[in-house]
Amino acid sequence: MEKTVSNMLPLITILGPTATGKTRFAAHLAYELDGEIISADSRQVYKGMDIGTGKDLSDYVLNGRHIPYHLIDICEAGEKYTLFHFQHDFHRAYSDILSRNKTPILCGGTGLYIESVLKGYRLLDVPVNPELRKQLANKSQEELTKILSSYKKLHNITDTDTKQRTIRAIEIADFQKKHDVDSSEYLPIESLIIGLSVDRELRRKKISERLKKRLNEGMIEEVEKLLAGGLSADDLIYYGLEYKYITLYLVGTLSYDEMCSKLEIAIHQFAKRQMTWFRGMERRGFTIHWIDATLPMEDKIARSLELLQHF
RNA sequence: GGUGCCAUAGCUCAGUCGGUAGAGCAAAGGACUGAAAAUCCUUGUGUCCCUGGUUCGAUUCCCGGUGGCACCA
Repeated sequence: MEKTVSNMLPLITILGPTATGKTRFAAHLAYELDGEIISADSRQVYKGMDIGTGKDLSDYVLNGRHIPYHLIDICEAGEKYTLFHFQHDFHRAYSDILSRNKTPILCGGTGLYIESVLKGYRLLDVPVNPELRKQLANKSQEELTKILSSYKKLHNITDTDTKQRTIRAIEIADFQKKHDVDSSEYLPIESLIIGLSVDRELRRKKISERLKKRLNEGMIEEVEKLLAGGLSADDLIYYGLEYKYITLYLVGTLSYDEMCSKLEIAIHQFAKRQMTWFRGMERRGFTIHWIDATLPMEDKIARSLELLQHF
């Protein structure tokens, strides 16, 4: 298991809610600093999910130069990709970039992913235990919660949200107990954190406009293609937001108008949840340097370089 | 033009046998270390359309207006 020790080399983190122009900004900053981008986006990892996840791959080309990016299009739609995978993949990309003396820039909107690497969450490589899963399959949520609490003190509310989560938590706890783990351990990483912010009303406006644009640019066809390619409606619905609501429309559960209005609301709510996470990070001790996303690019870059100097 | 129905939260509506009101959705805040674009928790929101009358007291009953909907002409 690779270990990364770094307190000297700077990692730049760019975060912010959806529709604040993180990608474009990160690419410009990478251009200035001879950097490479590591995406922290739980949905952009999937191939074929492009418009709905806002990959904007053309943003990575500046003046004919291709800014290298990592952790985008790294698995098939429908595959399981989790926090554990991300932590792993991040560290591989991170050491790779450092070894080539480039500046790593972590950029994305998945707060949990970002925090997991900055803080160095300790997650174990726990394989699936089919026998255990079979044993637990028919238990009720209450029984599962009870079993889990026999392994450890419950502290994660989300562990007992659904049976699936609880079963996985038991699987992990069981593995931990039996293997007396020497954990794969990642150290916390010092990072300059830059947040892109947009005032709430403007953010809503931008989200609404962007949604219309994407619908006109073939986002529905993209989902149709995924369905035709064999992805189940349930999987797509689980991916949330555009994939969820457009699937519900294609399957006939929602009319086109219902789909549009519900999706728009869901994206607004998502942006709000992202902000809740980032504020939470600040409460937990991270310093986020907020930059107004509506400033001209040169100003945002200048401000960032200034922050970097004092870091 | 006539008749009937309706007017209450940002929206859709419920309700008060007369003592100034409540659901859903939206919104706001929050939680969240193994699917996180997921999942979950908390919290408001008010000239109860306007004028007058009856009444100790009217959003509630009555008269009249205004606006909307339906039917008839």
